[in-house]
Amino acid sequence: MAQKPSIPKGTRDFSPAEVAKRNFIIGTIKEQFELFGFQPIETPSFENSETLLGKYGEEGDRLIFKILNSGDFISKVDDVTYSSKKSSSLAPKITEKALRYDLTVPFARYVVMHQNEIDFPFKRYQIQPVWRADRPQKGRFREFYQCDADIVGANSLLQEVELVQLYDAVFTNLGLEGTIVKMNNRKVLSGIAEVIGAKQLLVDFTVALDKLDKIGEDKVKEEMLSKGISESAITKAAPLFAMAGSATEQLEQLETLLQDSEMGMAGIHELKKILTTVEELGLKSAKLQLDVTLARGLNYYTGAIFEVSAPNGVTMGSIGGGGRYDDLTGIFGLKDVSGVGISFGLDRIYLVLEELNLFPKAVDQSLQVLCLNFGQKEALAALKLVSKLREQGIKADLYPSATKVQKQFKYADKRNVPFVIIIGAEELARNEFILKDMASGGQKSCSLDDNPSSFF
RNA sequence: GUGGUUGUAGCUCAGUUGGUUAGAGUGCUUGAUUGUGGUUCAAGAGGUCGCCGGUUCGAACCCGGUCUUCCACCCCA
Repeated sequence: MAQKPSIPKGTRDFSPAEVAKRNFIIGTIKEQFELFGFQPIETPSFENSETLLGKYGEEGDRLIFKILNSGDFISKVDDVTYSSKKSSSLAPKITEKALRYDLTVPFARYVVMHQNEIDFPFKRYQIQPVWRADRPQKGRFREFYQCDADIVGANSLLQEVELVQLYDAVFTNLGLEGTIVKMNNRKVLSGIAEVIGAKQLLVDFTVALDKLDKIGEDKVKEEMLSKGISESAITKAAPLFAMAGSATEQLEQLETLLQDSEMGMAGIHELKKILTTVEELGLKSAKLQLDVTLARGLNYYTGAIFEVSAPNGVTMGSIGGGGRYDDLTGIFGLKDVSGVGISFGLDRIYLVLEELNLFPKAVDQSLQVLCLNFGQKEALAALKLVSKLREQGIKADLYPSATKVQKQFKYADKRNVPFVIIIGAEELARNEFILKDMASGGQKSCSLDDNPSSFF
């Protein structure tokens, strides 16, 4: 019996129009990546589980899609593990592979494996799908694309500056103006935790602080208390909740708070350097903002952290993120290689462009001219014309059968074809064709001998 | 992973305290118009009411399970 087909939770099919729009975004990103000197690589869809596990924190591990071993995998499990019925101990023994969760960790693995072939500093970009066993929501899928650009083997803060410019260039070229690149520094967060005496609870502290503009000061303090951060520590952190003014003013307030923390001051210094350099160079459409509450969850970041929000008025999670990680390759045995990178969330950018109606009008135009078919003889002449047009890079096609003209016009209309060419018996006799502009409805006769592309 | 929400024609949605052949708009096909689309008019096709089970003489409607959607957490692109 035929069953109704379906696709798994959090996955999608893409229609021709959707693919065209996605390609527009990918093309723009790729173009800018290459203009900035990044080189493309690709890595497998799945990695060995041990490569991925433990890199994204406990929460991340839970969201990694694990791939069941092949063969008679259950018989190879020892009786104790098998009868314990604990997924956490059984899973590693029957799932030795897992779908990649992001592009950064596989990249770190790539760098370590190919360290002898790579010319450092290495600037690579990668545009591939990733998978997360998350519960889907709007702008949140189980299969989605990331577009990453990373630089490894360079400590200079100019890399951070360049990545901010890259964000600006991509979003400007996509026509998405007013994006906000929020920046913070992991060292500043560590410094704060140190100064207030909550060094051990850094992660809990930053996760709570991150929610400030979402749930408000009182709720954040409540959460901090419940995580075991003392009342006095929270009081010491009070200036954070009242942070205001320009970036320079905020940095001054931070300096007072962090004057006793070497690490904190180092973070401030980095932020200053990046901010002033970006200011000097200028941005086209994006805004770079300092946000001390920004605390990206991934624990491999060590320096600057970035997150990009859509322009005001669009409700969408971050459409990009990144930061510096000083020791990601260390996990795989390559020490002292600093990396910094950013990621673009293709699927979310798509939703934002769609919501703001920013896709170019012709982006999904799959055909520029359709020749109508009036029978064998006329069609042959039309095919000759179509070939000429195609040679000149014009997307042209001939309607395959000589059905009713009305039907052929309707097809052209539905395909959103801007021009229709008519070559019937009369036109053929006069060695002409009629070019009709579908939007205006106007039409004119042209000679079949002339260069057809001159009519568009 | 926790709590909630949604599912009826290709699409957007109605649907009476459970009662014969489940509706609308839009889209689709055909004709008015045998060489002119987007407007109009007429006719027609299209649905195992997400899926499985239960209650009932009888279920789109009530109950249970399951899948899916979206939302809030969690986390994140």
